[in-house]
Amino acid sequence: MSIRTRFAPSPTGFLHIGGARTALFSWAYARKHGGTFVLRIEDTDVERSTPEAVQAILDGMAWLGLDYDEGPYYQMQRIERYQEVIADMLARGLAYYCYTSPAELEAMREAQRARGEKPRYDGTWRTEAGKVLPVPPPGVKPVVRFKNPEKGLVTWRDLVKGYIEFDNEELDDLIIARADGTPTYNFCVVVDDWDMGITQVIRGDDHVNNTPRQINILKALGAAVPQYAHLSMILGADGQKLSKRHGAVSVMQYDENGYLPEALINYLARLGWSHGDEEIFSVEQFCAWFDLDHITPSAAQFNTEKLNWLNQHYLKVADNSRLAELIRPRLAARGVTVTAAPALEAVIALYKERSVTLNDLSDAIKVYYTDLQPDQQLLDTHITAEAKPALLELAERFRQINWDTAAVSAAIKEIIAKHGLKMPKLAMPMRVILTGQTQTPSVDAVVALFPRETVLLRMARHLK
RNA sequence: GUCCCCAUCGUCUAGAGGCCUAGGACACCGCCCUUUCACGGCGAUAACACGAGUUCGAAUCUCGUUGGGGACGCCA
Repeated sequence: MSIRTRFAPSPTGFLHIGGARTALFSWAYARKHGGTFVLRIEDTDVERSTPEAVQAILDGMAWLGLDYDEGPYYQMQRIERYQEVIADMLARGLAYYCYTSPAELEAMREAQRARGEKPRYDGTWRTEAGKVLPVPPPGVKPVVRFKNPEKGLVTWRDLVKGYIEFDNEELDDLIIARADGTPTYNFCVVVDDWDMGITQVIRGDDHVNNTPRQINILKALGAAVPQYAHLSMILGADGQKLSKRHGAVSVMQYDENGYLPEALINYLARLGWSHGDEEIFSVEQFCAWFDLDHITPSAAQFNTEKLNWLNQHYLKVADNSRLAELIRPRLAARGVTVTAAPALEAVIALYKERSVTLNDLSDAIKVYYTDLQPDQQLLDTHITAEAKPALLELAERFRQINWDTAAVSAAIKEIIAKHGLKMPKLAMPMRVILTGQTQTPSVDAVVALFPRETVLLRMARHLK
């Protein structure tokens, strides 16, 4: 049987790190086995679902390069199918109407909690052979509940966590259709996974408790039970759970912050999964290696330092023209217009291996395309009395030479030799004059990258 | 409260009874390279939560303790 996995987010917010990793693992598993990856939008919570959130999830997946083979399916477009199954279950006695009101349920739970019991439905309206049901209260719209087995164990071999078992006595009769007739989550998931022929359900840890309920419904329906792989959660850098008001951000925020998608993918792949000592690998390599046997069952903390390290690596090996296209809008956002000279690719080539993010890189190179006013204190510190005559002479030399790194380098060496100076005595003031910074690449390369006129202009301005 | 899950360096992890005086990576620290910073190279510090048991032998198996997390919705 061919492999079919799915990613089934509810569109109530952006795609965050946890969701992205779940999607990545499901996607990679399908890719590895030449299977099918299905995208399904679980939008039955009409109150909280929004089209903007759907778009945000699609955008996030597209940025990461996670393409799907089927879908997106929308649960709200499958309501008829769910209702058909519910009618069938009602007819076959697998489900029943329940008239207990939300208020009564609340009171029931309260009382049970007070007694130290696990809150659960008491089965008042559960149909049983020979049992006489109460008279339905007039005017009350009933919900539909699934008749969960009362005895026995529900077990499965989780592909990540191993053997898990639940006693049916711990489970109650869950609501599968609300009073207004709309189906609920646990039921839709079951029908969808069944109809869509999902073979491996790869999802978050928080669904472990839903699994026995879903297996029971699947079995009642006579459907095949898929395999389950429950991924543990990703914690914030402080070890705390990620939430809206604590550390959870959209994957698109990483784009905005200057991270490359392949860096995030590599980082996420390595968070909770491993292949021996391998740390840096392409997404293709990941798909070839990926398996569910090497997923860690314990929760992992997100670590920005390691993401940074990976991003710097991918920046270093990235193609310069590709980086140029990514940098252009970032410079524009900084109010900088890229001119023909120097070529953006050339500037990027010189600076990329010293940057952690695209944003760092943009900040570092904008001095090539915009004028600047170096910090006066820096100028005073580095343009020393002994350096100044040498700098003036260097400017003269610059007028005469070929404008390339080798010639610039030779000119600088000639001048420092003549004035008996050490390299930094001249290199540092040049750095400050041209870039306003004391930390730059090799000074000859930095100088030669600027148009000669710009160099002479900036030197003249501070050497009067 | 009840049920379920989890537990190796600060962090991500390797490890599926002897290969482990526990390996790799990030971070941190030191040294080298050097025209500053970075890159790169080399090196150091650093962990099997605790207690029983099984076994000739346990990070690996079992039980318990502790700690952490999750679930208990007409949310998903």
